[in-house]
Amino acid sequence: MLANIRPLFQEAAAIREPCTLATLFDRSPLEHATAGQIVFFEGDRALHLFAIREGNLRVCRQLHDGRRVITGFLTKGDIVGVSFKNRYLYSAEALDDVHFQRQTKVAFDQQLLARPDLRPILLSQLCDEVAAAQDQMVLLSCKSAEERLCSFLLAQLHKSTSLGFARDVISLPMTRLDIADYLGLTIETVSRTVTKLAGQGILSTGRRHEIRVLKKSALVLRAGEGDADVDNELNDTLRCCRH
Amino acid sequence: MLANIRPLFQEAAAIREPCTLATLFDRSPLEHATAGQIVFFEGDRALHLFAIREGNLRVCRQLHDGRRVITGFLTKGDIVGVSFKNRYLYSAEALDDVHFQRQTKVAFDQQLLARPDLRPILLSQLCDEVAAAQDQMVLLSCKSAEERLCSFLLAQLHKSTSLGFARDVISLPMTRLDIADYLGLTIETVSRTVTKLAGQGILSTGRRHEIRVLKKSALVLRAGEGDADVDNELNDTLRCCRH
DNA sequence: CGAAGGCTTGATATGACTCAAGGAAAGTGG
DNA sequence: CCACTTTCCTTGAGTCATATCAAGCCTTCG
Repeated sequence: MLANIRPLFQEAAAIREPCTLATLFDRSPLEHATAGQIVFFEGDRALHLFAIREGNLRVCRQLHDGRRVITGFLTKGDIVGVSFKNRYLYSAEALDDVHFQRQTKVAFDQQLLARPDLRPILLSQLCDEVAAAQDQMVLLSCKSAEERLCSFLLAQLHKSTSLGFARDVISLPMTRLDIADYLGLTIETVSRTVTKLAGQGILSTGRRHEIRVLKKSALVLRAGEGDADVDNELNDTLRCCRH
Repeated sequence: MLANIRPLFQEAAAIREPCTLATLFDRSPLEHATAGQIVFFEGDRALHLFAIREGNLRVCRQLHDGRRVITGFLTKGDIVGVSFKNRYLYSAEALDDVHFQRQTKVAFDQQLLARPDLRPILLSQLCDEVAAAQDQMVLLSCKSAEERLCSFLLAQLHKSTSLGFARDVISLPMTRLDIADYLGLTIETVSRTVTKLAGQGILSTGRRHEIRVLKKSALVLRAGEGDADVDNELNDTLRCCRH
């Protein structure tokens, strides 16, 4: 129905992001959410997928009695809502000013049919999600508060640098409570642990949403995994599987 | 190379499991592992996928210092090793006598190309895996020992009945230590909690690898989720997405 | 029958939680 | 620009759930 403008967009997409699922959202209008706004609720009918263009989201699940778990944080470039259930299993809430595009599942699927080159990317992204979830299970199952925090800060440091922050700056768009709910700790424990690491000269805590790393090696050591993982698990993605 | 016998197997497959990924393994020879044997190690080159035909496996990850996490249990019908990394991120170990078939990733992918009808099944299975991992994150993040155990027992009860056990019998092919490592508890806590629930007339503990449920409703209550989930989240899988 | 592995039970320790209060930022309205 | 309010964060004191340590029992199997 929009066939006449399609080629234009495809061309533009081909230039900007030749190999991302996000390209499939290029024709959708840009929407906006401010801090605290909820993009979709756990339990809502899952009709859309969302591509984040700017800003940060938290992905939450609630236990009936109010306990909350944050299962992940999302940024620019990420896609939310991929699922085969017909209701969302989690809520997505804006941490700050978020710009995103949406698309119906049906349209997404149709576009995907037209772009078989994107299929392995979807699969690989799902696999990454499984891998991340398993890492988090390890963290929650058997790491101490300090190990959890250090693991989190390292992951966040990695994200921050790849988003263009200075190499020793961790951007923390979320609050301490969000961090606590992500790490399975209380806000007090998070705060105390940060303070302790700062006291040991490993971190320096300037403004609220930023932490500077002074001794990355110490952080790695305390994360408790021989965190070389991150470097070793070369993302040979897409090498062997082409569906 | 085995082209001559293919039709035979395909026919058999069509009768037995017309719509499962496991069909793709039908031409592979049946292999066998006994309790404790390891099918593949975390860190090994990930060359194969495995379809379980009989028996049970545990899926483990180790922290460098020996702490162990079990991220899941697998049975008859399940497939292990789907991933886009070129090394396994976890080990798979036999809990009892296991019969399985293997297949190279490459062959699996090729067969999948020939069977586009199986693609959405793969996707849906990955989505289920993500969902299960998130449930586990909720469990590990904020449930008490009792809630964890009750959730686990209910899930296991569900599995057991769908495998043909009596409606009130939970089959537990794993040891208490496995359960502990799965739930992020110690073996002592698992044992104490089972004993307590038995003392309250909710369970009855006969032989080692079997628990009988006397009051399922009490179990649901103590699992701490209004566990209606299992029934509500209708698996409308495959309705809207057909890649 | 003896050994080994798996499970239970008890006593004690401890890491993280809870409760409580105060301080620092950020936003609001005059 | 400054008081005011609110939200977020930090710090301290005390408690509790679960871990740890230790011992004994029950099964299974050779």
